[in-house]
Amino acid sequence: MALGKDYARQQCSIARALEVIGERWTLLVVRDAFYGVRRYNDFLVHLGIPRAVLAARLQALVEAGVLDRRRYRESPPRDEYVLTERGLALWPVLRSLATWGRTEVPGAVPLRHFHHADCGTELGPYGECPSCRLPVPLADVEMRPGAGLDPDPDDPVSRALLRPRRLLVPLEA
Amino acid sequence: MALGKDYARQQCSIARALEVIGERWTLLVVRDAFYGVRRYNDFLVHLGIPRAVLAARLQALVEAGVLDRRRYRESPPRDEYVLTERGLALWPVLRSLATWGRTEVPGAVPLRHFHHADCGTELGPYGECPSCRLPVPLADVEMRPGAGLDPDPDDPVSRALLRPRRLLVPLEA
DNA sequence: CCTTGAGGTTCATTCACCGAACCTACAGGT
DNA sequence: ACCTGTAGGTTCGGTGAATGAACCTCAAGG
Repeated sequence: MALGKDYARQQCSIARALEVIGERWTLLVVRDAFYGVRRYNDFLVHLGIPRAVLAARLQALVEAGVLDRRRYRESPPRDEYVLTERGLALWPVLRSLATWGRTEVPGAVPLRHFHHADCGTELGPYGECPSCRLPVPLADVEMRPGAGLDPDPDDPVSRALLRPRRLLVPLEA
Repeated sequence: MALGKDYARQQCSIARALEVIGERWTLLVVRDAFYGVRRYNDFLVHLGIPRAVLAARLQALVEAGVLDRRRYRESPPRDEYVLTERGLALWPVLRSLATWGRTEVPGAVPLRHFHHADCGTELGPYGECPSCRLPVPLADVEMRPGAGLDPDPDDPVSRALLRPRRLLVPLEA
């Protein structure tokens, strides 16, 4: 959201949350992390975000404890960014935002659907499985492309995300 | 969030939602609307937002169909801003953000609690009433102040919001 | 030795946010 | 008739963040 991020006067949990994830691009970075994006360059091409902004956002998210930065290769040193427990707890926020964007923004075509991988049922309004009647753990959520998605995107990350995949599974796997 | 709001390249319901409510201050305006704030001046003193920004946000939210502007007095003409159906549908977003801000942002003290007005039970993680086992309609949600709230704030709007109140009930009522 | 790719940093420009001041219209008091 | 206060804005100059392009480093591959 938005920025210059001091909502200091606000006595409000929502304002506290927005200080961490309210800046422009931040929630889209987190969304990509749920989709399995982990590397700087993959975020870069998929989001079309300026490099400097991406570096700033990743650093801020690591400092806030939402992402964990970890070395996956020495020489040359390469790091990946993975959601922490605190980051995973943002799933309800993203899910409810996606629901609102799909149902309440005029002219929106369904772009991605979320299903219970075990039984294939599309998730209900609270992220539960309506047929199993249980909340679905994140690792059992499968993302499936919807009708509105560009079938032949330019960048390889978008192409990888065209196939049904479980959340959190790294892209290169 | 933050903005300059064109996430045009993003094929994503979340990005669509953020184009509407992702700018800085926007979600706090919507939050206040849920608390019963309806008038320009009440938003102004409660949020501490620059006047020009408030005017721009209110206008954008009206154009997006989130708020409805309606005349409540002629001469001098005075308008109030009320949530539409589309705006009310943002409640899950705000609730999940508040939950995350309270439980995952370090050092946060509970500031406001949400209860089922009929039975007094605090709402569960999905906005349901754990004892009645039913989703609670918005009009039956009661906001109660928590321990971390300043007991003697400066502005009259914050003072009015110190008392337990149902959501959506206008401040002056 | 040259090229490529990953992961950044630096820089100038643009744009949004900020706070303060100003404007209009009406109501009430003297 | 005049002053004051309130509601709801608009306008303005200054600041700081976002943007896109260019540049840098290290290592691997040919």
